[in-house]
Amino acid sequence: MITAEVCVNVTANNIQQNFTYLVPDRLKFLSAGWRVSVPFGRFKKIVGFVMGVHEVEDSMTFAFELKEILEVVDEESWFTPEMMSAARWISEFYLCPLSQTMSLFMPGSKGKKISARVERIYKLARAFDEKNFSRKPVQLKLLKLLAERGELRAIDITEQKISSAIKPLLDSGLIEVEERRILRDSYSKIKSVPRNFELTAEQTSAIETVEKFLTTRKFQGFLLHGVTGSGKTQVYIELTKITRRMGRRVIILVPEIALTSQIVLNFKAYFSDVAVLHSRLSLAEKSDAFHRIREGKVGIVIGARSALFTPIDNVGLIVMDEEQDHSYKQDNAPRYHARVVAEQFAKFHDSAIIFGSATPSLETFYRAKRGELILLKMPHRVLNNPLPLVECVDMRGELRAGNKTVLSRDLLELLKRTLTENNQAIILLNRRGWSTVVMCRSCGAVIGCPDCGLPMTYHADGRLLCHHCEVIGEPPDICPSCGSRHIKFLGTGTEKLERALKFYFPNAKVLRMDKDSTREKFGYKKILDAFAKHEADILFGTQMVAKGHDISGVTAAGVLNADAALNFSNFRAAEQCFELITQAAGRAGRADLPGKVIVQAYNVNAPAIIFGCAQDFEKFCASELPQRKEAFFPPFCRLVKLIITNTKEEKAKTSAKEIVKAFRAEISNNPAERQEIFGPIKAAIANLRGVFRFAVLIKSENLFVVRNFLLAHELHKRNDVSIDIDPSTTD
DNA sequence: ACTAAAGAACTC
DNA sequence: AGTTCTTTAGTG
Repeated sequence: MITAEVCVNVTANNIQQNFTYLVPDRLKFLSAGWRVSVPFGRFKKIVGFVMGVHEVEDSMTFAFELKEILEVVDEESWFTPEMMSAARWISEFYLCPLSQTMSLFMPGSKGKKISARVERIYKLARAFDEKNFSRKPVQLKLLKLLAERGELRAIDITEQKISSAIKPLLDSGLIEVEERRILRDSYSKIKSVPRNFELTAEQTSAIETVEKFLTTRKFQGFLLHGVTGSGKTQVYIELTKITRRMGRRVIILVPEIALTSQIVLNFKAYFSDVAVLHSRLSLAEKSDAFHRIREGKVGIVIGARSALFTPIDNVGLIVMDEEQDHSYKQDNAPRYHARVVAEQFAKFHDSAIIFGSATPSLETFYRAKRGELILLKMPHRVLNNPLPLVECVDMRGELRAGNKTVLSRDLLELLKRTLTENNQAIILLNRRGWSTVVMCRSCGAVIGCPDCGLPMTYHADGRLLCHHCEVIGEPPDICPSCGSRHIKFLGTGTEKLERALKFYFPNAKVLRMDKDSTREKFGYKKILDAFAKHEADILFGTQMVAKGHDISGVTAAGVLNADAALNFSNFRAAEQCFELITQAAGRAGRADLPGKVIVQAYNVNAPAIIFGCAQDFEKFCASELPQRKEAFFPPFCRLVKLIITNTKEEKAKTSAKEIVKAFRAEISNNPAERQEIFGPIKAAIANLRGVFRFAVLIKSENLFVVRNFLLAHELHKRNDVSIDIDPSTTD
């Protein structure tokens, strides 16, 4: 008889083993990689993944009763061996159930069968004699059309109003029909042509360095550190050409969905076999992209982090653009970091991986400094374009001078000048909504989200919104804790900035770009296209205005509240602040027009602000790295965050304390490496829908020691503990 | 002695 | 996750 090892698709940490099922005769073609439905416990049926099949003696007995596999989900094996070994690796590294990581490789992840849409294509089966159809003009018309075009889709025939001819011609065997799968691709309409340019010496040198390693077909990592406007995308394109010429495939990763359009546009000028993948595609589009990749019709996959999880094989190059971006970290289970996973994939495929950025993460930069990655530098812009002039305005000084508005006098002046010269400006304010805080003036209480407790944001449409869990509420008339009527709306979001801009520049056209104004699928692109066509003078909004686009008319940029991040107790605050300024500055003055940037801040002496305005990444690192070392934070340690949950606050806290105690006992046995454990503290989201949450943070020089501890105590099997390796926040 | 509730164990 | 089996707490 044949048995199968099945990974059941049930999301629970305590199920971390495969289950053995009997393969019925009618399914004896099954092999590893198939998706099947199986009976499980009391359920009628659930989806499972065949991890392996075995031929065993009929006399073989088991300690449990074998159940039979019920049916297959797809017509073919879903998971390639590469997908399965990658899923295994992620599951082992991040200590999460295999079913979760296998699910990463499925569009929709529910294991639901996706009906492939097909269309009927008609073709001539053999030559015909016109004479025979003198009395059948409709049939003749169809035959002539087929002779002319080679083949016709059913819709084309209907359009010509000659569909009545199909049946008789099919019956007489003169034409034949074929069912072809319709591939849906909302990016198929994007067409572009190569621009005329010459590669700079820096670009050429970067390309040559990588090419040397590409031809060895061995794993190698690179950090491409190029200032904004240095032409990193063209480097990716040239290296993609080389890789494709070698007959190998390429994966291009961008941090968020909004950035795919721009890079797809750039790539489509050179390549036609591009597939786009990200989570906002419809299920049908995703499954069609999978289909094209599986068939080998795709040489280049572009997309957000989910673009890693396709049936692609023979990969020669992986590019991760804006590698420092936090969107690469998945915040819910499986909590993988695409940077780590992509590098592992590159090792599996013996391929090169390039991390690109103008402001690399300190982790990656430090690795390059130590020689783990090859550093490629492009410190100059293409065409000798100068970097913009960045000036910092002390907002405390503005207050003292009596300016209580959002915009400093310098920025107002710059905007005025930009508009009279008929140029464009970009303003960045990293908070959406109207007021960022709703507070009671009498008792100081801040209105928090009923689900997670984080402060809620007031929006211009009159709603109170939690930006974390999207809970909608109404602003109270009286304070819920003291009953006072002194409710104040404080802090500035993009909506309030919109009013200020319209007040100061009533004749200018302004465009707001944030999560609220880009809700629809291509909303982001619409706004950017309109701005690129100079249908608006000022583009303002959250971080997304500062990313990945290249608009030639922009000569001015402003960053409001540049140091806001510094006020949070986040060890990456300085890095994020520096990044924000650099990204904004990168948008100004790209073509022949020099750019000017105004950075508004309160804490103007912070190194992140000073070096950010000087656009000096190396100096910023020289100032920040020693501080990280002193405080024992990455890149000098690895972090592991545990969140312990329980409906009873005391219980959550005690079990968290037990874990801390157990770990302390462990490290006293192993003093060779530096390990520290902190907490438990109340998590940033202290209570989520009635469940209390406590955070424990482990810092370690050796991740494997921590992993062994977690495994030995079976914390990965506990449903009340979530493990986050390399978390993006510490609480 | 009994029941309700909370906890642990199990699912091939 | 969802179900069942086991242990514990609560009660007159």
